[in-house]
Amino acid sequence: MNISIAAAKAGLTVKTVRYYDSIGLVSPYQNPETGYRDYAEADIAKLQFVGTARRFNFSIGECRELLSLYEDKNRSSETVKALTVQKIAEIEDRLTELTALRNQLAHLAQSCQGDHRPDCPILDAFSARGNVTLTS
Amino acid sequence: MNISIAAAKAGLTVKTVRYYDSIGLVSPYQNPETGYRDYAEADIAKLQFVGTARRFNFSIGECRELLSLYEDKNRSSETVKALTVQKIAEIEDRLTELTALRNQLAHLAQSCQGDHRPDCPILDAFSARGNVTLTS
DNA sequence: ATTAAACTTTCCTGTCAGGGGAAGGTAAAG
DNA sequence: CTTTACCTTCCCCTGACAGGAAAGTTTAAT
Repeated sequence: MNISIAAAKAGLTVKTVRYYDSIGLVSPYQNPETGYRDYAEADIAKLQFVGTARRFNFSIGECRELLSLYEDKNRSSETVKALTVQKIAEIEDRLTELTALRNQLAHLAQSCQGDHRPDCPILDAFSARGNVTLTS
Repeated sequence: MNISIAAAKAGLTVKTVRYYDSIGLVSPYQNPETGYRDYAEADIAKLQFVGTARRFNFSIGECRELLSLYEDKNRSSETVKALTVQKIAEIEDRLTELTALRNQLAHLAQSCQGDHRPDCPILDAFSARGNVTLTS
């Protein structure tokens, strides 16, 4: 199966699929005469697996790890779960951070008139020194 | 003031400060004999301003825009507010996305025993074709 | 059978926001 | 005077691809 079909089936772009081959993540058979990649069904499954893991915010390195676990019929589930739990913690940290960020920005936006006057509490807040004169 | 002191005062790394000069964001006086950058107080204020805006998830391009507004004494606050409101919307989109992500991962982790057996619902979900979506 | 379109390949550059480190110049302290 | 601690520019590296050029291959239409 040609790369564009494989990419479409996996819900990825051709560029991405080719990239995954280039880094040795999902490497299909490649016709030595034409150079064309030929994706088998097992390759499609791997691409979909990686695509899903990527959508779950797993990095390429983590995808590589998950993929090797996925392919290892004798693996235990504890490694996978540990990776997942750690990823959940990372996401929650990011959630906390982003929530604080949004609240502070919302507060600033609320206190800003948004009119034609030069007075702007947002810029004031960004400037740690308040009314410093900037003559560059 | 030398770059390391300026960076420390602004809470940035030397590399970052030098980078901001290289892209013309905050460019201090540079001694033509020694090549040493000499940061004035006004430059420090700009660096702090940019540092804060970056922490508020504004891109370098947006920082550049905000900085010009910050330096423009005749600017109106509406542009700044519009930029901020847009940034808030972006952050909220990201929050929604990440929350859905965490919930799905948490659900998977909960259904995984995490023991030595090869059965793992997380990998099963990743390899399931077409039934894993990230709709918020 | 020829040609044109549609696909494919590799290779190179660019993104964003810097980090790491080498080679070499400068300044301050002992 | 020498050592040490700065500073400079330069180039490559990151993650995870995207864009595009040049060239080869396959397919469809004429």
